[in-house]
Amino acid sequence: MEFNEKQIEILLVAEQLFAEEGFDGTSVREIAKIANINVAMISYYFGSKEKLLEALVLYRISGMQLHLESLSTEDISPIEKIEKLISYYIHRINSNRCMYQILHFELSTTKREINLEAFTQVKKNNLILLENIITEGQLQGLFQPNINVALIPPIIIGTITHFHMNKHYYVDLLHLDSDEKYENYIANELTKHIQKTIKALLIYED
Amino acid sequence: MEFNEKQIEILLVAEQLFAEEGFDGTSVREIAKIANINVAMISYYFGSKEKLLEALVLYRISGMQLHLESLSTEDISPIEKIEKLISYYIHRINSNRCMYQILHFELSTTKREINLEAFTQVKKNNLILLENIITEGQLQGLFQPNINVALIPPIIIGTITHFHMNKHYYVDLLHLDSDEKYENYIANELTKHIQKTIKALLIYED
DNA sequence: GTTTAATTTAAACAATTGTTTAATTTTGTA
DNA sequence: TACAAAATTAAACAATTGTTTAAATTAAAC
Repeated sequence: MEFNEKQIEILLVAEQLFAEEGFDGTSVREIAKIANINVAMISYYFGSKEKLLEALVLYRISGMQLHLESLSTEDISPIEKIEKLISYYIHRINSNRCMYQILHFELSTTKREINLEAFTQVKKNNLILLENIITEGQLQGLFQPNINVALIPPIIIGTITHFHMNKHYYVDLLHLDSDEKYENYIANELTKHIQKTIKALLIYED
Repeated sequence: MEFNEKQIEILLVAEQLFAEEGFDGTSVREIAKIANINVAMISYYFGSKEKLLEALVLYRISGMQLHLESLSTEDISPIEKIEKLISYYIHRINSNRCMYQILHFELSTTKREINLEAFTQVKKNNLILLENIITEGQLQGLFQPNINVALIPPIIIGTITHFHMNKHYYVDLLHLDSDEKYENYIANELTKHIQKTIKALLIYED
């Protein structure tokens, strides 16, 4: 599926609004106004508001796949691979912040039934990547054998998204009184914290 | 603020619907129908739909405070205290699942400005409880000194909520083909996983 | 038992919703 | 230039939204 410039402009405006005010909290007229187009254009290009959402998800989902095929063959230790994977993972979540926000709501609402099969596939692929690295570490005797790999991504994604969702609270608590400080905190402290946590879990003897 | 039986009935119906379909995705007529009352009763009792949400948050927020004052004085090791705290924490999140769902959206939407000061206060109190236990463990030389305590609740809450949000995915991935299995998995495997993770983080030498 | 207040109701209100229509303008092609 | 297709528009559509009204019913107080 390919979109022209005008369609992409609509998708980007819709993405921000859906993330900020929710799908049901956003009107097509609001989207049209900000995107500087006529309301009818949304139906004209996408068919309906709901199909616009579907198109948006499809448009973004491919960008959520981790492109780390090279990582498997790199000549670094499994620990370094885990560190690289996590920082890349976090960066990927951050740059898809709006879409994650939208998906989190859509995943748990019973209102709509948009097809999220592609999203599931991305998650499964990313999980295999993680499994491979951990198995490698286990074979080298670096990681513990009894690791529930499926529960590691929830730690990473969950922590990041929870941090974002409670931005106001953490900005206050950690004195991150500018957007720059907030972004830096995620890129440094929070990333290190998660890396350290996962490493600890992999190495820690129960 | 106290509510009569009828008001509480409305609050409970609203809570479930707000969680399932979002605030904007739920109409007052839908609430009224399920709660078996006339639409006008919502305005009559709460003033407006938005004030109903505020009342609901207020009604639930007190139940989110951890009641673990006794934990500090109990004669068990800091490690056991952490384990107890986490399982209690998870149980608390689980029994307030709907409210967490609602809050997560309300915290990040720019649409409404409902007062969440009480929620912030609960989180701060819970954080102090955690800090005390960790300090105790550090004094006993059980825990590492360089722990970013503020980033531990995000791991716990984030992991649980992410698991809930992606219920479909994990039900499929982990073959949790009944509600009972799902609940048991959270109460056992997931809880142990999070306990293990936090313990590892506290003990792990960087 | 009468009066007052609280509760409950159906109907009406205006505003907003997503979508469609039919006319107009712009663009691309021969 | 002439024609056809695509893009864009304003207006209209019916449905739904949250809220209010004013009347009717119930409960409580004296």
